[in-house]
Amino acid sequence: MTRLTKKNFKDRVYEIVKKVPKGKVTTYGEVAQVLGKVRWARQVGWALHQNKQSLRSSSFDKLRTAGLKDSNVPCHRVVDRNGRLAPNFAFNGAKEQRRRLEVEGVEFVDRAHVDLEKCLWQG
DNA sequence: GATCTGACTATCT
DNA sequence: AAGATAGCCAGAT
Repeated sequence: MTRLTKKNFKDRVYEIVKKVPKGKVTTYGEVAQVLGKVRWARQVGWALHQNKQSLRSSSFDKLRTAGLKDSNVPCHRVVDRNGRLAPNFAFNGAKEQRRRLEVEGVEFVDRAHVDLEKCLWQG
């Protein structure tokens, strides 16, 4: 088992998030727990923030046209402990994140919270 | 190295 | 239910 380091931290986060199936969501805390770092929720969020920036590059379109839609991390499937969406999801806003989740079949208990009871992914 | 910031969380109002 | 507060810990300045 490789020791968790700052250097591989982001990659580990991305690996885990990629395992979240369509129609399910996970939380920052859950990911942190899988990494063995229960209190790293904020760092998980930080890692996903970095990922967002990489998606800005033109390589995103190339990967997409190549049929590699999943080559990017489905960060819209990561919500906070209350099922609340990130206040500033990527550069499309929380509205876009919610739309993507609804398309995938994730249920919402109200306007701003996903149904964690039904849709929280538990590995 | 001190201080501030934040895609977090638990707890208290 | 929603806002404030206090811990949390890596990065940025």
